[in-house]
Amino acid sequence: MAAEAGVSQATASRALARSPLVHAATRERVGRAAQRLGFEPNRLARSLRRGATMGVGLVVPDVAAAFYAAALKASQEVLEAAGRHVLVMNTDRDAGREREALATLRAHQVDGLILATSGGYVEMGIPVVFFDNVPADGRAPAVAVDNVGGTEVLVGHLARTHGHARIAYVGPPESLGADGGPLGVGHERVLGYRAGLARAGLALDPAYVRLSRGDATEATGRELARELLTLAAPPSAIVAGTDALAAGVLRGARELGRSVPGELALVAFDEPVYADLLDPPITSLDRHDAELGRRAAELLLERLAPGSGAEPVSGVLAEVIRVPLALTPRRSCGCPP
Amino acid sequence: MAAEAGVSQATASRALARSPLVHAATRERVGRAAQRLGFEPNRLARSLRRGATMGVGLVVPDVAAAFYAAALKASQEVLEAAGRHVLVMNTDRDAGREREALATLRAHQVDGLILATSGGYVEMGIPVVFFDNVPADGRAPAVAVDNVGGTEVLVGHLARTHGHARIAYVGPPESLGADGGPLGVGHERVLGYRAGLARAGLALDPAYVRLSRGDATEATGRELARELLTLAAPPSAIVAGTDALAAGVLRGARELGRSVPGELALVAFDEPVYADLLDPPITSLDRHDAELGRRAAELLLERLAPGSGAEPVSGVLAEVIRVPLALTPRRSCGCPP
DNA sequence: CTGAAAGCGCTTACAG
DNA sequence: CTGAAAGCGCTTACAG
Repeated sequence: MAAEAGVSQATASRALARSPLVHAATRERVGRAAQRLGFEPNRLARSLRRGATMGVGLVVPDVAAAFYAAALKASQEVLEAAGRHVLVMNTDRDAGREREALATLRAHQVDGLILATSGGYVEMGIPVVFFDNVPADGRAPAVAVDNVGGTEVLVGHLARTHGHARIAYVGPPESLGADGGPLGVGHERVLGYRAGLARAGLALDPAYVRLSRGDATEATGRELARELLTLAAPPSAIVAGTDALAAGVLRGARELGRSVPGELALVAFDEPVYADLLDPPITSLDRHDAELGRRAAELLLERLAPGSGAEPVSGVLAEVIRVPLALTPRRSCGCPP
Repeated sequence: MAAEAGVSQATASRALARSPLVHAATRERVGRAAQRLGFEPNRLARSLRRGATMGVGLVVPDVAAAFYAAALKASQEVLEAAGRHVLVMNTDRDAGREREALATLRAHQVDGLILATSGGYVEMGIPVVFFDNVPADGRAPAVAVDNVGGTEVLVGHLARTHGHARIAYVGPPESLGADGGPLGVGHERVLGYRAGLARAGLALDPAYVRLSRGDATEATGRELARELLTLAAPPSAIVAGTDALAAGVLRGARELGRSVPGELALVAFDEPVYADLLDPPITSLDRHDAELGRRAAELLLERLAPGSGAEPVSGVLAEVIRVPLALTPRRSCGCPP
């Protein structure tokens, strides 16, 4: 390529990098030569030389889940606009696989990390932004929805607007692994449920709290709903901690012939896909998948910017962004169409 | 690291690569040293030296769409099991952005490509597998669902099982760009619609064929449904070419007060999320997102295997895998619950 | 079985 | 403004 333009490799490199050091005419000539040959500098070589790849690792439990897919897309857009590329890794919600994913990412020399951890995070010496879950030790910045406040709103709506007193909760597992790491959404949503009950002056019945052991899938939601609905004193309303769980609860209720919202009111934390077309339409908190992804990317970009001491100052907690969530009432809670 | 183990860099490299050339004891020693230091060979350097990155580019219109997210995940699993990593690129269904994505991928020296093209594909001299769309010239292998057969089944079900004679079609755009490239799913599904009508002995009414201009979104489906339903002689049934379109059609019908399936039967090509929980449950072809992704990855792996002449033999068409689709009848077509 | 040396394709002080 | 040279961290003939 340099030969084609009749300059040294060094000059060609500088020309392509739009260095002001090279003569405008030379730059043009190199540009044309590159165009002619379809030349594109080898990023591997560049990265190896520079010691920075411009790559960012994105670690999620499951890219096929609507929430992570949407967040990934938003993150990617922000990152690519900043000239970076993204390496996505799935952990399948397994801490071990997360550790492997991080090792792979390190081997690829990514410059930074955005992760929705499944409990396998290990410090890698590069800037990291947590997303979805907030690390308990406050050592890294994080972006998450307001899990506590959101669940409280859900409980409050059932209690105050619809007068329910027997409100159960079906949610994702409380802890993300026993390593004292981030507690995450499962924990926070239970907290919100309790706070909601307390604020409504309702007592907490332990039998009304059902957390999934493993994955929070539709199958689990169905299972837990059946357990609740066959109790001697079944709940009159259920708060589902995720959209998949809500879908499962709906199936479970149908199988037992309980009409929703007639015999059982149902509200969900995340908005299910086609929430308004479901039978009945599901009352839920609005989704902010893309916003979470975008904000996480922006936060990482800040920390990646030269001169932004990526090392956390000891004693100072990293920034945590909490995205507030609003309720969209639909029919499943008992609200009119 | 080599120093830590007391061997040369060459020996360390060979030991880590499990070369039979190195003494078992040495291999052990190196292994322990690597462990101790948390050493992971730099993939950039390795790739630069070897001339192969083990990277695969995956180009899709939109990772946030359930179909592509699921396919991506399946492809990624297969590829990672084979020691490869994946670089995902979104094109937002724009041929120009697709070309940019391909340039980026080339700069990253990916070894191969899996792409659901938006019309911007340019030959890159590396093995490629098309997915979702089939290239018209048959020069590259491809994995796709049986668009023609599937749509035919949908029309046939409405005509034969339910006796509909006024069956309309709402589908994604017919062409993926005017560059004579792959015609893709939009084209094939219209073909299947026509074939289905012909086989059922029904005439084709051009007014009953509505293709979205740009994106096949819910909004478009709603729009096109309204156009159809306000015709002097509205259809009694609609075949939606995608799940998003079907959701839009359902909304459009509701807004106009037409009950589904009472006044309008509806079937969809792709199964909508929570299809069985919708009001009414939507009759559709089963999804094979993951299977498509998996098969595409396997096909690429074959072509990437050393010794598999990646160059197509001229005159010989590349392998095209067509995944057959089965119908799941639900209520929206008029079938009993 | 092991090591010294070359080289993958870039970028960037350094010298002119 | 331009070029020669070093070096990023590996792998792999080549020589022992």
